[in-house]
Amino acid sequence: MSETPHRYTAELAGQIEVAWQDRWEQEGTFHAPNPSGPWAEPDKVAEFDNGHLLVLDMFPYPSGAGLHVGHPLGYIATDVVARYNRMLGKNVLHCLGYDAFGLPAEQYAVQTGQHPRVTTEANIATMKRQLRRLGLGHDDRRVIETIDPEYYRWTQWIFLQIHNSWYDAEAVRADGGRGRARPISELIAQFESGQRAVLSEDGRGWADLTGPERESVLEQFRLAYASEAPVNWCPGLGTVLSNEEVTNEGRSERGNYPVFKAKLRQWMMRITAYSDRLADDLDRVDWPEKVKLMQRNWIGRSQGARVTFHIGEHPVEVFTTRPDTLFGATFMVLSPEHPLVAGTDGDEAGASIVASSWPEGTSAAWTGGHATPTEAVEAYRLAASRKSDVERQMDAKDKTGVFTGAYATNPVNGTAIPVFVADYVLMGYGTGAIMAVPAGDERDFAFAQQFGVPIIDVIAPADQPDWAGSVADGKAFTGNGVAINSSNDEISLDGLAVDDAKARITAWLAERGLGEATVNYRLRDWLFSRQRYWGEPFPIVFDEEGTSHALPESMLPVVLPDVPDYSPRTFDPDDANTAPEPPLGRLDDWVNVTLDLGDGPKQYRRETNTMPNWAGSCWYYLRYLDPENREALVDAANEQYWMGPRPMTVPGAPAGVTDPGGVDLYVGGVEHAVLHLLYARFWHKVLFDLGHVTSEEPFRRYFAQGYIQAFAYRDHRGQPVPAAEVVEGAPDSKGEPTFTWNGEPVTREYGKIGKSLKNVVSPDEMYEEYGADTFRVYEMSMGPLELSKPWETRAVVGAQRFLQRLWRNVVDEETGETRVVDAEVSRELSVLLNQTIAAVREDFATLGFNTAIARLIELNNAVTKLDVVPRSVAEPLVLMTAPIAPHLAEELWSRMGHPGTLTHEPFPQADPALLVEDTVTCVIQIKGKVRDRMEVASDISEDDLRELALAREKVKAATENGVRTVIVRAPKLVNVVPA
RNA sequence: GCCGGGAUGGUGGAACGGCAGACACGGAGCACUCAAAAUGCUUUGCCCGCAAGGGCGUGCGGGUUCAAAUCCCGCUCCCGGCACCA
Repeated sequence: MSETPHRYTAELAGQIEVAWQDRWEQEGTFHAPNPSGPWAEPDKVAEFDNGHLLVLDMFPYPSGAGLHVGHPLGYIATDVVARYNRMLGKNVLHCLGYDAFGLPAEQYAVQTGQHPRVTTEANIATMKRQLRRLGLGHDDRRVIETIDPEYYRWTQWIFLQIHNSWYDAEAVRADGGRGRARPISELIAQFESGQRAVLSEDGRGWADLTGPERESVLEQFRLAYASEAPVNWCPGLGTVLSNEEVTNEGRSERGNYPVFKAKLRQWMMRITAYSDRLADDLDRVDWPEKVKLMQRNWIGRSQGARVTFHIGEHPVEVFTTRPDTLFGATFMVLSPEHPLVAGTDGDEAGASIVASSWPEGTSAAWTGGHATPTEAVEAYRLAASRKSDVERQMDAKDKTGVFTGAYATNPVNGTAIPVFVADYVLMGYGTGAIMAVPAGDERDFAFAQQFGVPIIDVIAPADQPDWAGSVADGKAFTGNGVAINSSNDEISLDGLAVDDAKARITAWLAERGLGEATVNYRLRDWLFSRQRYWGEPFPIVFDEEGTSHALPESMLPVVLPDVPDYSPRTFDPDDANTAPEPPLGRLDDWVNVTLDLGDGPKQYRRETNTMPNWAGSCWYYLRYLDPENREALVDAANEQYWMGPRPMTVPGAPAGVTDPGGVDLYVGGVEHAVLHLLYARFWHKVLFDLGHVTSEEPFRRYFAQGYIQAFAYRDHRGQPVPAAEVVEGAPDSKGEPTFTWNGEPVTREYGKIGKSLKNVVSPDEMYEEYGADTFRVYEMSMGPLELSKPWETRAVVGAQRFLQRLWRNVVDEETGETRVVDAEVSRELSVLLNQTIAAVREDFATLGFNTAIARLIELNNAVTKLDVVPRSVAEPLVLMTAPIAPHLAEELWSRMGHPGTLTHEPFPQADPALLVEDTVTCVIQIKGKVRDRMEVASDISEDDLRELALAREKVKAATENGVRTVIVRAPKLVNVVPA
């Protein structure tokens, strides 16, 4: 029999942990009361005297592989924050649900025939078990799953809201800004009353349009609309991909199949209507600057002008950010996909500007060796379409292109400038056509040099009077300077600075109808259709004429039916001439329905595409607030309570910026910095505009956590070997560590935790070997939350030793008796305790868990050295440890005589009188180098300290030639500078 | 290429412009033990020295300052994001 039967071992930890988890569940310890709705408990809400807090993690996908030790990092961090804030007297809502639609389950279904729901639910069960064992203080009533029809009913409802609204850029918002979503019925009313004219081609008014014609007018306004858009069609997967799902190589991220551009009718989200607000409101949220910057870059707002050039009869619009350089435009470039050159191969031939023969004297370099411009452009377009994006990038330095044989007229000076087709101009940005100013743009400069096009300097550096010009320089001048060579009979920009020149020329162009100031965005509308099975069905049907109709709310949810085969029809990966056929399309009984949509029963066909994964994860945080509500996606009072704007300032924001509301703390990986966070912001703003929520932003504060990575090892063939079985050997001759597996030398690398690298460590192993509390302490002590850091199983023991010492300070290992007594505490220990309280509070508030744990360890180590353990130190120590190691803390708290949970015990407060020691060590520097130390009273005056320091032997010896100056920072430092 | 972030012992990491390396892992030694594990104690940046003590030290090179890991300038390397964005 062991001499220490009551030692805090992994086994004992496990018993304690499971017991407390059961008790928390039974008592509903972490249930957060709602002020309103189905769970209204206003009396309980009123009990919290220090406000409330909403803390969330990013929505997890329940992967089939279960969790590894990297996953819980953020969950533990938010749990610590949540538990800490409960002890501050706040009503804290912390919970977690499952983003359960998704491709892995569908692909598994394709392979095995297993219904994705079965796989997904099994995965959720595993993940729930693993998370429960971690002891997270989640409100377990609020676990939602996106695949639950009662959940996706509201996903579909939001889609209807978006579909049934339009963006009125002129409407005044509550905050005084302009532009908001409005119900489409208000637009229809405007058309009906004639307040807004219909822009029909034949001049007919709204009253004269047929139903389908009206719908096609409305589609141009709806925020969710069907569009015949160029999409990324991947025959190998049988589905259409969003731009983000296509690699730089022009292949599918999943499966690495070729991706082709095809035109398809797809549901789109008009996120571009919100470009300005999405960009501007970044000032109002407390997010990492780098994430704000990523979103700003993604939105890509740039101020500039649209200028109309003419190529013969054809007007061509170009977008430029530098209208001030218009006089330097010596050629024009159209993208290979531009409609004015796209016509050469068929249907739109009439629109082409490509000349039928080369003009007199065309340089051979411009023709690409072809007999006619038509041939040359056709060949170039074909070559460009075959180039992958990566090939285009590799060639980025060598500009390619061909002359179209056509000339455009520069509107400022009437000069005829040659028009080229070149793939460095992209159809997807601006207008797909540029005016090329080689003197002021590096790409245009490279092209001009290569093709021998004239280069005219129009901006000269203001601070270099003897500037020889861009050609002499060998590079374009892109800096700020002064306009030169820029005048015609009516206007001169010469001598103006860039900004003034821009304003002057833009005004001139506008007066003559040649152009106007405009803002361009990189952001494009969001492709929302997927040709997949495992997603939310659209609440949309098509009538016999093919016109789409939104279903009324009363028909929700549109339940996802079972299908015999889960895969979309796939094709020869290289066959571009194919079209998607989603799995739902095979269910004739489901697809063809008779419905009464207000004008009697009629035959309709259902939309067979499904929504993308983003749909369910765009709004889930709202459903957490009121998951049982059948009447609304969230009760208005609940939303306002948890997420509504508050009278507070936004950290780091410009003066006058107001809090937009939102989740108080949102933690998750930075890989979702752009898409998820942008899409969710967009949906939230639509819901705000339509009056469904009071918050203007979904996430008021976002924290980007780092990742836990791990070492992986490969044998001589490059095959990964199980990392857990690798043995570290003696360092080699260079001092680098060596590693072996089964006696064979292996090489080490550092990377993601995953099956493929055979370096997975699961939390289950940690519970088994150390217990959940130790695992929690280790993860939180590894380093700052925002940093990525390597997992090291052998270091976990440090966290275990800390908890064992804490246990031993409270519980006798041999008898199991409590060791804590009511004893006097030395002033020294009191000071340490109070300093620790102050430091831990500050660290918890700033998510500095690693330093908080270091402080707790120091205090605990000090207690370890005592013969008796005073209650007045042990209790606050246990309470402070509780957010990080909650089970151990609860157990010790109860053994110290407290029957209830410590969840809502007040967090210890520091006594300001006990924050300073009686004496401190003063450092004495001579010329900035530490040469001596002395103990002094902590309230010593500067003069006394100076005198004491100057009297020291070492100081006297160093200042034989006199003292130049003495810097005193009482009580900790004196710096003596000898003459 | 552009934008952003970083570089501190053998390792993860601490450090309002004021004692560099808190805390932890690992290493070394000691105690307890028949032994091992566990635990406790001591020690652990590098160099010289028996020691007292001294010198060097926060990626590299400069600067500001009484004082720089921290602020400024110029590099190197690493990580993240974007990428021919007009």
